[in-house]
Amino acid sequence: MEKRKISENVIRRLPKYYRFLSELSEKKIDRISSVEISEALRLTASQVRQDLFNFGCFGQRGCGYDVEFLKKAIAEILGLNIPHSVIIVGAGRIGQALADYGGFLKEGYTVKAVFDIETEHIKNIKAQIYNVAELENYLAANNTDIAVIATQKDAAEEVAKRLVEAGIKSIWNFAPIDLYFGEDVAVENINMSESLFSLTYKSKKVNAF
Amino acid sequence: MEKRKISENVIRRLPKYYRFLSELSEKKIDRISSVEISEALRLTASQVRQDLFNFGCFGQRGCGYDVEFLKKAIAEILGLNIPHSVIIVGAGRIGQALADYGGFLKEGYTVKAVFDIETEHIKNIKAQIYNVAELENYLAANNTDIAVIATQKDAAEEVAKRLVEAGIKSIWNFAPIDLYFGEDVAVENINMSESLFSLTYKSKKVNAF
DNA sequence: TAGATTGTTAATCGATTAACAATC
DNA sequence: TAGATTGTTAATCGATTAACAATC
Repeated sequence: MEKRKISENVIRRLPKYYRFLSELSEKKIDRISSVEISEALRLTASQVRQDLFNFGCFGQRGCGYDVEFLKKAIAEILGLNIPHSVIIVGAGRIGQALADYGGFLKEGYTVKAVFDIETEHIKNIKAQIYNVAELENYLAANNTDIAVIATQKDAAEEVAKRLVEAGIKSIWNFAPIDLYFGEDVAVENINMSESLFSLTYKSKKVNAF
Repeated sequence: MEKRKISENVIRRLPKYYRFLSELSEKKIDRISSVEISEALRLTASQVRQDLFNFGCFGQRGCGYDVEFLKKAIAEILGLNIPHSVIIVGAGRIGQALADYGGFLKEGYTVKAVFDIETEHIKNIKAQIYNVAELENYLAANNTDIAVIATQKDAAEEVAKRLVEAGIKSIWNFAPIDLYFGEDVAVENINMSESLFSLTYKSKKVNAF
């Protein structure tokens, strides 16, 4: 696809560009320079241009980038131009919050199903609700792009294995464990504990005046 | 405190060491080598030793690291050895999930208060519940180490400003905006959209076999 | 044409990796 | 003593930054 190897840092910045361009788009701003982008996102202009140049040429020399064009280009790079079907395993508060959140729907993600070991307590959710025992049956019958793990810590690893076994290639994991299934399965771990601990470390520095 | 400048990457790895050491501790394993740590966390042994060496000497040449000793040392580096009082602004599902989660309590974080614009709907929460109008009064009267922002996107920025104005030095932000208040306020942004977009990008690669 | 800003290469910097002396 | 593994310096690699020709 692209010539260069795209680093993790670049992959983390792409969504930031996308978010910023969406904001500009809402404000009806139609052109932006790498300097302006860099100032808004606290990067350098070189970095912005390098990042974009990894994927092609999206600007016009002398007059910057067209907001709508660049936004669309980055959406395509990220894969937001095509719809994504999502299932969620674990219907605790996190799972329910994700099932409900309209922000993802807007970008083409649809939560098709929610699984839990006990389905009685779940309410106010638009997606269909299944017992987790149905997971393999469901996945065999329904094309699924992304599986979210929002279970308790203890259940997460087994659920992950079942998902991968059933052919899932993208896992969004909210359980406090590091999932890894090699190069063939994309995993994003949102580890809240780790984030909180990092914050605690940083705040020590800040408070040590 | 420490001589060297600690990079963001190191700060992100420290909690991983801590988590792994906690697991070892539970399993009653009492010694570990940098090679074993590196294999478990998919790092290199050099990296592990370099990371730890940033903060001091915690091992014994020839026989690795004492698990309990190193765990305690990293806890101190992170700041987990002292208790932390936490407030949460926004009592939606995310805010409630955080208020409830026992995993943080175990590490010394106590959620003292939860704020929302409307407090009627909140139930099953141990912490005290306040109207967000009380935020400044509460903060003036109660020492607070960490403030969590779990509001809607629209409210997040204003809440953040009020928190900083009221003297908060650590913000854990779950709203989909990048908060930044300079060097004097520690901020950790958990941006779920960005994580989901990164996942989508990565899964494109994986699926393009 | 003159001014602005990208695309793109080269230089710099910092993080990772390698290596090995110190020492348990 | 011999084997193992850290602490620590040096080498390498990759990411960021700087620079500037291309061009709008």
